[in-house]
Amino acid sequence: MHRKDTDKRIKPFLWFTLFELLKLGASFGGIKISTTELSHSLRCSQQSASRHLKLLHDSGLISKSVSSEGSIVKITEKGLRALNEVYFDLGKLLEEGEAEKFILEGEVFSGFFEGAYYLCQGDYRDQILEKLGFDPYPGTLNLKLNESELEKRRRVELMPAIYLRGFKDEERAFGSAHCYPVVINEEVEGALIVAERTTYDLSVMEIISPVYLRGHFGLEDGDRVKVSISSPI
Amino acid sequence: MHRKDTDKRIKPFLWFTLFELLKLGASFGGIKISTTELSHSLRCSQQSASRHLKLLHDSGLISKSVSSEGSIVKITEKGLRALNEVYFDLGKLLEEGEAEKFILEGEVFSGFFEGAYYLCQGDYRDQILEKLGFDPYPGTLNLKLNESELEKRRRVELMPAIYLRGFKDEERAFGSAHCYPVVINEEVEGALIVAERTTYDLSVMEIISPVYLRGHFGLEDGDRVKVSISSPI
DNA sequence: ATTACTAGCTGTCGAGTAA
DNA sequence: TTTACTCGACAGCTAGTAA
Repeated sequence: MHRKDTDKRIKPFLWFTLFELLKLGASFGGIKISTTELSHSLRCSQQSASRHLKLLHDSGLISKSVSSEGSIVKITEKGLRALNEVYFDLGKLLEEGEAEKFILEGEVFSGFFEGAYYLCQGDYRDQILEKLGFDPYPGTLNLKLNESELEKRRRVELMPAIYLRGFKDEERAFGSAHCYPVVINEEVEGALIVAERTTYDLSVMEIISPVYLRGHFGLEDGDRVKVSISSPI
Repeated sequence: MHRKDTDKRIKPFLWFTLFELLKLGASFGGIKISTTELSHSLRCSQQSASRHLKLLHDSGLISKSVSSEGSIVKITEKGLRALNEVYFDLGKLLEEGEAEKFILEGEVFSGFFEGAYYLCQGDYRDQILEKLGFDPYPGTLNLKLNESELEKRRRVELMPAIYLRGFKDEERAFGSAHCYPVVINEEVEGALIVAERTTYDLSVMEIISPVYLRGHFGLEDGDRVKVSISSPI
């Protein structure tokens, strides 16, 4: 276990006690609270509340002065920082996830995926019908992503995918692929399909769908298309 | 102990594991992660990571599918609510009146920070170049905040800061400092620099920038200057 | 009334290891 | 490689009680 002394994290149960103190108003001038009252808020024993306060004090996260009629507790600068840090991270992660979810925007360009015909004729077609639930139009819509979308595109690769196994007919063999259900322009269902090559260009996305997307949306090269990706789980 | 079955709270250590999963990107479509990888993020054993995932799953906070090459983990709706609840409460409590975000307005006054010369000559200069990305003009712009701005100023202290370590030359030692990237008068980039003293006057802000700000804006003592503070994250 | 100690219980941890 | 079990060790818990 590689444990650095430099990154001593606050223990979860202490962080939550600190959070509870914040809720009780210990941020500004401090509050007068007995360990019994605190124990009710925390749903624990009076003894645990007392110990938590002591541990928080020892870590410099609160200041306190005790008397026979209760304690006065105030969250210190360091304590507020510990709370704020979590708030910051949560904000980044929750807010972003909420707003843009997994929407990628790309530019239509003329495709070169020579497998389009086979994709929708051969064994692939049956697999797509079975695993994605639609009969694919025999062709893919090709989208080019710009630099700023690539990070999100990379994260898509981490999502669990639906696997399409390869096959071969009498002429040649076709590799396997994986795909992700998507919604195109917030309207038409389809899938992002990624051929299983050893290397491939992440900035290109190939989309299949039961409908002819260029026709349906009247798309021409250079038009921008939104693709919302969801997980099959 | 009066413990109602109705308010089973999520255990702190599980909440933090869920939080870690969020950081790792398990919110949108799920991530593929092994318990060993997760244990490194959590700084705990592989066994604990495995147990945590199981407990989170049993509580309905995540969905997971395991295979012999890792787990696919996705935070559920319920899990996101558990995270969001904390975020919401923290927001209410930490953001008391954050209408104007982090724009502080101060009045120019003649400085007294004798370290200005060293700040931009010694080891500090290299650190600023590296960590803030500009070569500082050798001098600081000093701003005095009025009473009404002080609460906001205090909140700035809670933001994650860039750390500048202290150094010493043959004559004397200079303490460390922390700083925050800012934009001055919505135009020029710079940084708020706060010396690491045991006590200091929060109503005074020292601003550094690649340009001579008094010259650039034609500032004289008493003029008002806007400073927009952002987080380095 | 308080806080907080000691003692003993319970639950979490991690090494070893099976599948 | 994985995940996840058992089990000994100990951290964190509560009850009792002192100050």
